[in-house]
Amino acid sequence: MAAVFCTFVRGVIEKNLQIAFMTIHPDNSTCQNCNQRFNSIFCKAHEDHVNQINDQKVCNVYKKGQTLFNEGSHPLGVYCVSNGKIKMSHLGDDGKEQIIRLVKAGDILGYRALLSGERYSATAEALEDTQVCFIPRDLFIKVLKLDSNLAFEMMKLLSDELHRAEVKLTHLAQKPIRERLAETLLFIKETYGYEQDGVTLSVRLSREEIANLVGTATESAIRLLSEFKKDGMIDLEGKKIKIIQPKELLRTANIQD
Amino acid sequence: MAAVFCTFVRGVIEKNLQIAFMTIHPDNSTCQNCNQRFNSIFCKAHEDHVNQINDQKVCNVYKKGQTLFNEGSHPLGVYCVSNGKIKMSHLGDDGKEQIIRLVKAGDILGYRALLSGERYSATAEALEDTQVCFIPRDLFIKVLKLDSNLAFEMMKLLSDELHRAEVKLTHLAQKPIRERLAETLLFIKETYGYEQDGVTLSVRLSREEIANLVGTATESAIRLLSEFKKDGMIDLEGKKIKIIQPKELLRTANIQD
DNA sequence: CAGTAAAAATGACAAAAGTCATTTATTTAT
DNA sequence: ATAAATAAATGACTTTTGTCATTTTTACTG
Repeated sequence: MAAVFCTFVRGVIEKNLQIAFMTIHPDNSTCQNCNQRFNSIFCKAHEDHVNQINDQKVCNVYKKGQTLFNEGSHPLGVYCVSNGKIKMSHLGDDGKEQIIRLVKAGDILGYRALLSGERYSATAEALEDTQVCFIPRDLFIKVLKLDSNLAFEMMKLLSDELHRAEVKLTHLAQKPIRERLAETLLFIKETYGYEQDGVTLSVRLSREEIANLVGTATESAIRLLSEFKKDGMIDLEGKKIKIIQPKELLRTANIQD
Repeated sequence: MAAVFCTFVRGVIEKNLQIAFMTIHPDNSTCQNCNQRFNSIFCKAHEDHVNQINDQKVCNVYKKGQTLFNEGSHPLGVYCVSNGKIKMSHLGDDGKEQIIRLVKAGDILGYRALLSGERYSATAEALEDTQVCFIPRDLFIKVLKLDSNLAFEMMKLLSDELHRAEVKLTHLAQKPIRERLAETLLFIKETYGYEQDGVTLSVRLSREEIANLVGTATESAIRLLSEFKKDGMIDLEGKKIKIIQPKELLRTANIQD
């Protein structure tokens, strides 16, 4: 039954489920009818493997501010986000947070350290109430070994992440903060999109978090955000950020590629 | 048999081969007796697959300054370095080079774009005369699909690269140039090691290249190198850099982890 | 081996970004 | 609802880093 659902009436089901599962039901959800079923890397996995994952997964809800795992601890599996938003960050040598990734529904996390065979090099913290499924290490590894399509998707995912990191690295080395802030705002938009109004970024980040994403001092981020507002590119209402002139922001970001 | 080699007499074989293959023989070299046989990712590949790669590979020598591939062009396969040194770099939006990786014998390159299914995002240029084997795209993909051990090694490699990139990114965002330069010198040492004298870095990089590795202006790199020399941590003779006080350099790099 | 070109080094200065102190606004908890 | 705590905003100032111009050194070529 689930298979029929999955294969044939995919689009329709997806839409319906997205509405049906808007609220968090950690107990009755299954991978087969997860609202992120066709959105995640497991999309490419064989049905049997998805079923195995479904049998062994453990769902959990993390409240805003709670951490899924901490830098330095041992990975026991991977997490698959069915709902919510997560930031992943390194602690710099002087104790300053550097946000290296924003995680959204459908994404997986915790795989980097697991595949490297190392401890976590980053901390994952929920930016809002978030529902994730935990897939135990051994099962994940086993499925990855058996399912070459999934393994390929994993390699593609890692390659894409690596690309992102390399581009960010280049920009950190070469671009002024003004450009990087504009780019960061657009990146947030790409990742989490807008609220219903079509202009407000649908995530609440503190100024400090924005600074830690850009790679600058909090005060510098605040000052530049104010400038952007004065220039009419964005609007600020507490933690709400509205993108008024995306084109102008893009120009400010000065992205060639 | 290869497995026995790999596991038991590895060290001995490696040393012998390194002497035997010191000079470049692009035509008569095979993967099976390549001096990097037990050093590269293909160490973990099944013997049959190594043989297939050996049959289809194309060896080539690139002179110092020649490029293996350019940012923006299509990947046709991956390269395996049997001898030499290569830099990989992005061109920043304003045309400035950012070196994102130093490649050494035994490393492979060109896999990132190939796995992502994109064009090359970096340019690879030989830092000295370098011998590489080219493995065609389809074969590489095929072997990766068939050989789950190799696929796993690939994922591990990507994960490690991603980790490196994330750490570098954090340091670029948070550490002063002085610390980053010290770190870079130690990184060069880790990657390419010393010459016979045990103190001279065994790669010649221009001041500009060092700056593009650190992520700073050439003049800043020059000035700080001079300071390091004045402080007795390093010695400079043209493009030769000697590491006099590695411990002091490490302290200057201010690395916590 | 000279002569030229390129790279490295240095100085003076400008711009960018960070820090610290203080004020204002916004949350949060009582 | 109000006080306390936290976050945001702003100003003054310092430090870091980059830029441009110039000199010196090194490498290259005929």
